[in-house]
Amino acid sequence: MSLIEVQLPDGSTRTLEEGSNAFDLAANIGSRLAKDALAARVNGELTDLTRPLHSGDVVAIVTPGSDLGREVLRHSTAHVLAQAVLRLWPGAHYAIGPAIRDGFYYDFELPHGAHFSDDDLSRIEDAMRSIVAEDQPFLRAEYSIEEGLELFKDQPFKVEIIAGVRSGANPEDHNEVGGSVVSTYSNTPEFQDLCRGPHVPSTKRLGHFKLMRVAGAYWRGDEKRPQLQRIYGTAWESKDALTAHLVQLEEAEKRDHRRLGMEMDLFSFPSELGPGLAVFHPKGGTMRRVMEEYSRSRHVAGGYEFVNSPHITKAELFETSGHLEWFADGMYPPMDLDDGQKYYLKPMNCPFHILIFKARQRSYRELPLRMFEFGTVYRYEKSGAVHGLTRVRGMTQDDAHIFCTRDQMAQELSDLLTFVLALLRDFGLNDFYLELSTRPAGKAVGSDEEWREAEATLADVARGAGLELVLDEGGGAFYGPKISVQARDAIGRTHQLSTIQLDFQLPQRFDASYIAADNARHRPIMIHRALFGSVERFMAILIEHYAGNMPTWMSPEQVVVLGVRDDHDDYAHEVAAALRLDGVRVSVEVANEPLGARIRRAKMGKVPYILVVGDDDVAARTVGINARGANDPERGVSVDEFRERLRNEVASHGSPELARAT
RNA sequence: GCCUGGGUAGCUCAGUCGGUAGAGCAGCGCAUUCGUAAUGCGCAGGUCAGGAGUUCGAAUCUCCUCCCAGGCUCCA
Repeated sequence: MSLIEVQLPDGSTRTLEEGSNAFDLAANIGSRLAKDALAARVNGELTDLTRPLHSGDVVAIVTPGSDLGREVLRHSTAHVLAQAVLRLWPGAHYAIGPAIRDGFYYDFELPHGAHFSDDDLSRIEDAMRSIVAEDQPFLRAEYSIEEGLELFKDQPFKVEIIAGVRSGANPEDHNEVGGSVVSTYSNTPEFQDLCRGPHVPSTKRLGHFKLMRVAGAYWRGDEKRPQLQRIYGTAWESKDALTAHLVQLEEAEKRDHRRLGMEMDLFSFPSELGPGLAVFHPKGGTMRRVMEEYSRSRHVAGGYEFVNSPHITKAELFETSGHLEWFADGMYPPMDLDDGQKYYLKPMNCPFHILIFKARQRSYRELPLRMFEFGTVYRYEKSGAVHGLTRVRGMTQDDAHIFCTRDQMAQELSDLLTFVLALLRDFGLNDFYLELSTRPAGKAVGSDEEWREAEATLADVARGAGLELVLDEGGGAFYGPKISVQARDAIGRTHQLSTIQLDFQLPQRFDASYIAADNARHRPIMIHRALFGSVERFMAILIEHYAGNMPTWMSPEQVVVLGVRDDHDDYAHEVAAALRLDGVRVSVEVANEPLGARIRRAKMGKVPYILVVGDDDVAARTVGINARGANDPERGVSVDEFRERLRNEVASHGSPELARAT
C-alpha cells in the first residue's frame, strides 16, 4: 500500500494511506476532531469529508464552530427541510435552498395550489427531527447533464436550473451545478437533491435549528414569474448558540423603533392618514427639532446656503429632470388642474435647487455653491414596502446640492465625506464602512466617459477616507454613481445612511451653466447629498441604536424633579426653574403619588436624570440624582454643580456608551 | 403590487358550541404625604377595523374594502 502526504493549515504534514479522505485525516489527527468534522477545505475548495485526498493537497478540516462549518450545516439542514416537506406533501416541487446569514431557506411549490400555513411549521419541524434521528448519510453522486434532466424530470425548477447550465443563460445556476457535472446528494432513496455540496456526513450532525416563518418569494427573484412558498429557518452548531440567537432576536424586537415610538409617545401612524404617513407627537417633535437644529448649525458652519422650495410643481419640471420617465410609478399620481396642467407632489428636491442656481447668471467666483434644505418629499412606495419610519411615503430629507467646477469636484467630495462622518459621529454612530455604487445596467443616462470619470473620482475620495470600501456594482442612480456611508449600530446591524451622488446629467438636462475666468459658459458639476437620508429614518435608526435611551442632548425630557412630600414641591419647582434658564427640558411631578411610583414612571420614560428633593435638599440647596443607567442614586449634590455637569454633558454631546445600556 | 398571518378599551391580551363585551396596565376622581422602579378605593372607557351577507340571534360563519406584521419585488 503506497502512502500520500498532505499538508495542514499550520504548514505541518501528515502521511496517510493512499485513498484516504479528509475524515481519515481528521481521525489521524485526533478522535475529537473526527467527531466534530463536518466538511473539508482541500486546496481552498470546500468539499465533503469523503472525497479522496491526493499527495500534496493542503487540507483544513471544517468544524461546527466556524463560519464555514455553520454554512455547511445550515445548507444541510435546508436539505432536511426539503425532505420533510416532501414527506408531508408528496409531489411538492422544490426549487432552491441555500444557507443564508443566521440560517437557511428553501422555496417550494405545493401540489394542487396548496400553501403552507404558520401551523405547518411545527409539523415540518417534527418531520425534520425524525430525519435527523434516522441518522441518514448524505451521499454524493455525479451525472451528466442528460442524466440529470432525466433524474429530475418531475421537478420543473431543477430541470430549469440544469438546462440553464447547459445553455449558459443563467450564471447563478452555477451555484447549484458546477461545470458540466450534475452532482446530487441523496440521504435515502426517498430524497435526492441537485446540489454542489458539500454536506455534513450525516443528518445526526444537525439538530439545533428552528423554522422561523413562511413567506412568499418569486422564482428567481422575478416578480413576473411564479411566486413560491419560502420557509425560513435558523440553524446553529449547538443548543446554546441557537438560544443565544433567539435571545438576540428578542433584544432587537425590544429596540424596534415602532414599539419604542409608541411606548415613548414619540410618533404614530394614524390609519386615517394612510400607510407610511406619520405624525410626530410632542416628544417626538422635540427630538426632531433638536436633530434638525443641530444639523442646521453644522451646515451653517460648513458654508451652506439655506433655500426653500414648494411641495408641488408642474409636470414639466420632472419631465426635464427625467424622473417622470424613470420613476413615475413611484410618484403620487398628478393633480389635473382646470388649465390643463398636471401638478405633482415632489419626490425629490434636486430640480428645484437647479432652478435656484439658474435664477440668474452665475460666476465661477460663487462656486462651490452649496444649497441646503430640509425638503419634504412624497413617494408612492408600494404598499408592501412601507415599514415604520424607515420606509415612508412622506418624509423630510436633509438635502443639499453642491454646484462646483470640475476642478473643485475631488476636493469638495473629500471635504464632504469628512463633514458627513463628523456629523454622524456627533450623533453617536462610530462604526462605518463605505459603499461605492456604480452605473446601473440599462438604466442610466450619460456617456461612458462621464461615468468612468465620475466613478474614478468617487473611488479616489472613498479610498482617501481610510475606511473599508465595498463595491456595489450597478447600484448607482440613473444620473450618476454614489458613495454611501454604511453604519453599524449598537447590536451590529448595518444601515445605509448618508449618500453622496455625483451628477453630470441634471445640469446638462437643465442647461445650467456658469461664466468662468475664460469668460465662457461652462457646465457645473452637481453633487447630491443627504446625511440623515431622511429625518424620519435617521431618527428610527438612532432610537434602535440607543434602545430609546437617547443621549441627554437629544432626549425629549432631560430631567424630572420629584419632591418627596408635597411640601417639597415648591423647592422642586424652584430647581426646575433654574434648570430651565439653562435651556434644560425639565418637568416636575408633584407628590400626589408615592415617590417610588413617580420614579418608576420616569424610568420607564427613559428620562436621563431624575432629581429627588426632600428635607435635606431644601435645607442645603441640593438635589439627589438618580441617573439613567446608574446603579445607585447620588445624594446631596448642589444645584449649581448639577447644572454645571449637565451643561458639560450636553455641550459635548456625550454618552455614546448609552447605546449599549438597556 | 404579490404570498402568508393578523386587527376586541390608549397599551398588552382573554373571550368555550353563534346567545346581551372581560382583565391588567394607562386615564380620571377621592383619599394617602411617602428618600429612590408599582399606595388604596372608586369611576369612566367599545360601531369587537369598516361595509355587506347568512341566521330568530354574529366579536365568533361567508364575501368585499381598509389598516398592520413577516417576507418577495422595488427604493430617484
